[in-house]
Parts: sequence; structure tokens; C-alpha cells
Amino acid sequence: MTVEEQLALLRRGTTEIISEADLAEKLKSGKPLRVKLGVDPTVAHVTLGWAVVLRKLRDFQKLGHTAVLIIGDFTAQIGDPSGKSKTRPQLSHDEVVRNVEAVSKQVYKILDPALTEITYNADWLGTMTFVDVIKLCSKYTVARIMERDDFTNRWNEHRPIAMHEILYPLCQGYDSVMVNSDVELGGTDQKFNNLVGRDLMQHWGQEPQVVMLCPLLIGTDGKEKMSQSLGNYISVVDSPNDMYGKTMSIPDELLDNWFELCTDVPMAEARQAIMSNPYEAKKRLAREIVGLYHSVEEAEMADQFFKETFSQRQQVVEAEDAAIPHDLIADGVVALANLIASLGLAKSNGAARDLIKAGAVSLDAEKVMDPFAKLQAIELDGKILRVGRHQFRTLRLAR
RNA sequence: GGGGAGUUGCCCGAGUGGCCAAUGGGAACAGACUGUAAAUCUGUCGGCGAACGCCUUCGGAGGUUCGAAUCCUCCACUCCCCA
Repeated sequence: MTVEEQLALLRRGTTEIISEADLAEKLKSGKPLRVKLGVDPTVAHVTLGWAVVLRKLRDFQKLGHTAVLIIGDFTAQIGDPSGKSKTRPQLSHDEVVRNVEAVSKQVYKILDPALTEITYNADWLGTMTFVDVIKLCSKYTVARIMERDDFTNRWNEHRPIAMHEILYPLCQGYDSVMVNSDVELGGTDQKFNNLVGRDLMQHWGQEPQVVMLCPLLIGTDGKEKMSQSLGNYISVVDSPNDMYGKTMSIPDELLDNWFELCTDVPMAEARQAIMSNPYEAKKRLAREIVGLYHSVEEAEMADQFFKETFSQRQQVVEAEDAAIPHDLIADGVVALANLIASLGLAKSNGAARDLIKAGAVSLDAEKVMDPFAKLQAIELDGKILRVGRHQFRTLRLAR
């Protein structure tokens, strides 16, 4: 593959490469490049948003380059201020460990383990002395740090900026020095941090890394960047039905964006599909996504499930089992609202009653309208309880 | 170090002694319509209770009062101006 062809593959789905000439130069050398990606261990799921960058990283691997994942176990204690209007809460060590464990498995749904290197930045950041930190700080100026949007905005709006937050970009930049990366990948919100890496590398006499930025995926709410804290995400380990359903709930305006960032469907084809029938296009998108993280067969099943359950409003035939707690049964009778609450399908008994009143609760496809309904426990056994649009449980009476 | 302003429910924000579980907006959730889209309309939106009601909440701890988100004291945190 010529350098030009490689560039074409790598360019797809990026918004900016700083600089493309440098990248071409590095590719020309023919040696395997070290492509760095910072991993945020404050979350427990690889979301489709994050997958955008991971998929780009996999493109590099296809060309024989090495993915260098840096688990930000140290920086998690600071909290990346990128795009945040508030200081982030700092995580405990245990939480970080748990997240890393969960996430590292999910990452290999996309990446090739043979070409992946995993490092932890606590290994070098955690052992620095205060003198080391001061030396690092001396390589950068306050004015340059404050150029950053998040800081400028917060400053102008009189919102707090804690001292440790301005160290974040330096930490991340120093990571690049430590792994001597050739390329750093990131979302567009990482531009500032990644550029700091270039500066620092030069201070340490290294060739500056190329910075490649990928667009941010908008979440299922159609408004904000997909993120776990906002709950507008799809995880790569979501069940096929969930993945499919969540995709179907995105606004039409996002279709173009999602096809480009989440699938391998050629854009000309995708745009044609969206133009002719957005609904059909969205189902195609959902199938593509499920196919990517599960299988084509499961995608078809999810498609079928969706059609029957939501489009045709047929009775759900299969759902997760839920045992009816014994202590809710009095004289063989159970109050429906209490049952819904104790199964976690509503926040409280009151909320459950509100849902019933609103007509959101049904048993075997039959709406229950009485908020105080008391039902024979024996008769509930095996029935499918539906709360809201997408919560189902097969009730089981334990003997 | 000196002076000033502020901290209210998921978020923004009103409330300055009883009519405050606390106006309004946003978000969220549910229903109707539909394509689990958009737009629109409706309802819910601290907890318990069938209900009169009860309990917990307005940065934290005390106090004044029959009664406090509202007044006083101390503490913590944030922002602004000056140095």
C-alpha cells in the first residue's frame, strides 16, 4: 500500500490531522508507529462514542502499527476538565481498578490484542517528586494554559478553576514523552491536551507526535456528546435488543453522523438510504451496529424483536425472569405498585402508582389502570409485566 | 492581608419569619399521536401512607421564636475588587 493510500484510509472520519505532512513523513519511514490513546478509567463501559476513536486506532493496526493505550489511572485522580464547566469529582483507587478491569475486556471487541500495548500513567506520574513536578511546570506558561476554552470560559464566568486542573494537560502531554508516541489520537475535545504533548516532546528532544482528532459522537438524546455520566450512551456490551432499540431512539438528524462514525457503510450509500426513507435507514443503522458488536444473526433477531414488540405492539414473549419477593405477599395477594417498586422498575411505590395511573403498566399486554391493584400471587406466575415502553419482566413465584 | 457578594430540589433560578415540600424554566419519566424520530398535546416529577396526614429537605453546626429556607452566632466552601 502506498503512503497516499494509507493516508486516505487514515484520513477517513477525522476532522483534523496536525500535521498531515508529518504523518506522511512518519509513514514513509516504514517502521511501525506507536499510536497513543489515553483511556479514561472513570467509566465502566466502552461507548459507541469512544469506539469512534478505537475504530480509528484499529485502522492503524491494520497497517501494522502499534496501539499504545495509556490507562489514566493517575490522571483520573485529577479529572479531565475538557468540556467540563465544573471541577470533576475525584475517583477512589478501587473504583478506578474496577473500571479498568471492565473496560480492558471491552476494548478488544475492537482492537487487535497482538498489536496493543497497555500502560498505566501512575507508573511514571505517581513516582515523580515535587521537584520533578515543578520542572515539568516550568516548561509551560500560565497564559498558554489559560488559552484553553474550558478555562477561559470558566474564568470569564467567574466559576472556580482548581490549581490541580491546570496540571491535567501537562500530565497528559508528559505521557506522550514517556511512551515516545508517533501519533496521538483523540476526540476533538482533546485537541488542547494533545498539542501540549507536542510541545513537551520537543522540550525533551523528541520528534513531536502527530495529532489526529476524531469528531465527537452525539448521544442518543440528540443533544450532548455521548457520555456515561449523561446516560445518553450505547455500550459495546449492551444486549442486541438494547443496542438496536437505543439506536432507533436517536433523532433523524443524527443519522448521517452515526453512519459515518459508527459503521463501515459507504457514505454515498448511507446518504441515499437516509434521503429515501429515514425510518428504514435507521433500522439499517441499528442492524449494522448490532452486527458489529454481536453478529449478523443477532442483528436480525433484534430487528424482528423490535418489529413485533414496538411496531406491531404484540405481546412480548420473552423477558428476564423476576422473582416475586415473599415479603410482599400477604394472604396470597400482592400489591402491584409495591411489586414494581421492589423490582426496581420504579423509584418508589408512589412513582409506581403514578405510572399505573398514566397507563404505563401492563400484564400480558393488558393494561392495569388501578394504582392500588392487588393481585393473586399465583396468577401472576409466568405473566409478563411491562412498565413503560421498554422494561419487561417475566414474573416468577418462588415456591 | 483588607473590603464586598454568594451557597435553595437533577440543573438554572424565585422565595427574606407562618398561606413553603418550597413560584418559574430546563432536563427527566409516562400517556396520546407516531417510526422507541421530530413536532404537538396531557400528566408526573422528595419519601411513607388507601386517606385526614406524617417524616426528611433549602452549604454544616448551634441559637432566638409558639413557628425559620427566611433572624442571630460560629464553621466550611465559592466568586469579585484592592494588596
